[in-house]
Parts: sequence; C-alpha cells; structure tokens
Amino acid sequence: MTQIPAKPARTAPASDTAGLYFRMFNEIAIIAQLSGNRFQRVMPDGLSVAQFGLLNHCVRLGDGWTPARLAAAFQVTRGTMTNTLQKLEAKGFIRVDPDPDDARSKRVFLLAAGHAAQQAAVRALAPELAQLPAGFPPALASEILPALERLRIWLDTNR
Amino acid sequence: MTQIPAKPARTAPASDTAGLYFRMFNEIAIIAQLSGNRFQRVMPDGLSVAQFGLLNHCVRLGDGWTPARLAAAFQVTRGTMTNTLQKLEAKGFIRVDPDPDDARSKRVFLLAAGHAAQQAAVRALAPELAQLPAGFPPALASEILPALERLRIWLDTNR
DNA sequence: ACCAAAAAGTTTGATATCGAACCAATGGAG
DNA sequence: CTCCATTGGTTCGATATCAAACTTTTTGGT
Repeated sequence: MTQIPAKPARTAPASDTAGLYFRMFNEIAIIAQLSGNRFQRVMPDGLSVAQFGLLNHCVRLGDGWTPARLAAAFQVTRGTMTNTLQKLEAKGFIRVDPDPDDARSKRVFLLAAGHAAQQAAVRALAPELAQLPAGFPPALASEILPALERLRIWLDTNR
Repeated sequence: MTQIPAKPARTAPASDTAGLYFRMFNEIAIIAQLSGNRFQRVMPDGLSVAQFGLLNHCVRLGDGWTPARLAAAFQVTRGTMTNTLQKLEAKGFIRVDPDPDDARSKRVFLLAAGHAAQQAAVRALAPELAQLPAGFPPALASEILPALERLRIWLDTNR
C-alpha cells in the first residue's frame, strides 16, 4: 500500500440514491467554499461575505428589518446575526434602533456609508464574475437555479 | 411581524448576468450551510463533516494518500488538512506515517476503527437522506450534478 | 387578570477555517 | 556540485459560525 491508491476502490453503484445526493451536497459544499474564499479576497472595507450579504439585502429589498428576520433570511443563528450587525454598526455602515412597537426587537437601517460600501463591493466583485461566463455559461446557471431554490427551500422548511 | 420593508425595493433587472450568478452562488452558499449543519448534528463519534469526508474518501478510493493531495482533493489549505488529520489520528481512526520515498511527505492510512466510524456515520446519515426524495427528487439531483461538477472544476482550475 | 410559553436579542465557549510566515527536503539549472 | 526556487507540512493569529444558556418582553390560555 505504498503506491497512491492502495486499496481496491469500493465505489458505490452509480444508481445509488444516497450516493447521488451525497455527491451533490459534496459538490455544493466545495463550490460554496471556493466561491466564498474568492469573494472574500476581493472584498473592500474589510467586509466579510456575510456582512456584504447583509448590506446587499438592504439595498435590494429595503431596510428596517429586524435582526431575527435577517437571521432567518440568511439561515444563520441569531447569535451570528448579532455579531454581523455589531461589526457593520462599528464600521458605520448601518444603524440599529430599538423597535418602537416591540421592546424585544430592533430595526436595522442602512446608512449612506453602508450603501457606498455595498456599491464598492459590487464593483470589486464584477471582475471576478466577468471571468465566469467563459467556463460556465449563464444559461447553465439559469438552468440549475430553480432546482437549487427548491432544494434550499426544502432544507429550510424541513429542519 | 409588523409592516416589513420600509424602503422602495430597488431590484436589479432579472436578465442581469452578474445578478444571475450572484443568486446562484447565494443559493449554493445557503444550501451548503444548511446541509452541513444538518449532517454535523447527526454525526457520531464527535466527527466533523470534514473528518467524515476524509474517512469516506479513504474508504471509497483507498488510503495511502499524502496530506497535500488530500488538501487539494477537498479544496482546503494544507494547514486545515493538518488540523483534520491530527483530530482523526487522536481519535485512533487513521495513522499518519512518514513517506519512505520523500522525507517531506507523509502518508495517511485508514485504521479499522476509522472504517467502523465511517460506516456508523453513513448509517446515521441515511435517515436524513431518506427524507429528501419527497421534496427533492433524485432525478433533479442527477440533472444538476453535471453542471455543479463543471462549476466546481472551473473554480478549482481558475484560481 | 394572571401565569406559562414563546420570541428577540445577547453572551459564552468551542470549533473549523483561512492566510501568512516558517522550516525542512527536493530537484533542476548553471 | 552548488544554489535557489519549489514543494510538503506545521504553526500562529484572526474570524465566522454554531449550540446552548440566559434576560427581557410579549402573547395566549384559562
């Protein structure tokens, strides 16, 4: 067993359903890891991908959301969202106010600096995304997107 | 939840290529997060998903691999692989020997306890995967798998 | 009207991961 | 034969995340 693959490969039958799902999740995990690292490296203003995601959410869908809703939208724990919001508030990109209608809650508002940071991040991201169509055509992306959405929604609702 | 979005939604045009890729990566990131957490929760023997992945790799493809090759296969840094291997060795699931042919290298071998742990993990995972076909048919998985592979390979080669 | 259960947010301790710096061994160019 | 660039592995400091425990506030059932 000194040479590289030493053991007889015990490959599961290609028709094995569990194995199929397994490979799918494995590919997805690796893609998430690689793309996340890539995005992270070009982010300006010391933004993490999660922080950018939040700014982006506010730009696209408006602000005034509660931390709990944001945590649900991004599928992270409330503790994680607390951390993300604290970082963004420290950078002066958002403001977090108490909710006048519910003393348990807070509301998140995008500041002008936050909007600018989101735009800067989008600009920084563009060159990365521009390389992609050569190897992975947009048509493929739109082809698999509905299935991905369906899978995400199922995982979300069936916890 | 009281009235939610306070600002007018500034949605990007649906035909925007960058936006399309962006949504795809976003879905993939959330799926990876949700499925990873789910897998993690049912793992026996205090195995992390990464540790299970390594045991699995050895079971399916044989052992005797070098840490550097494993790091490349899983798309993690060598430092991360060092950590994973140390944890598995501490649990008595693998053995890491010096490579007789190259004093810089090491070789990773699966021990009997490691093989047993992999089998236990597969058994623990089965019920999770068994729920899936109801909401996400295997046909969809095999439909998107080639595209995912292509994307992963592109991200891998074009660093 | 009360009290228990649920919900929102925070804190804490642990873990996986990254990038960068580092050392040791290899191997090719001159 | 000798350098020096490359490769393999480890260590270090930082960060994002999770689960669980906790506090405060709201809500709903009796």
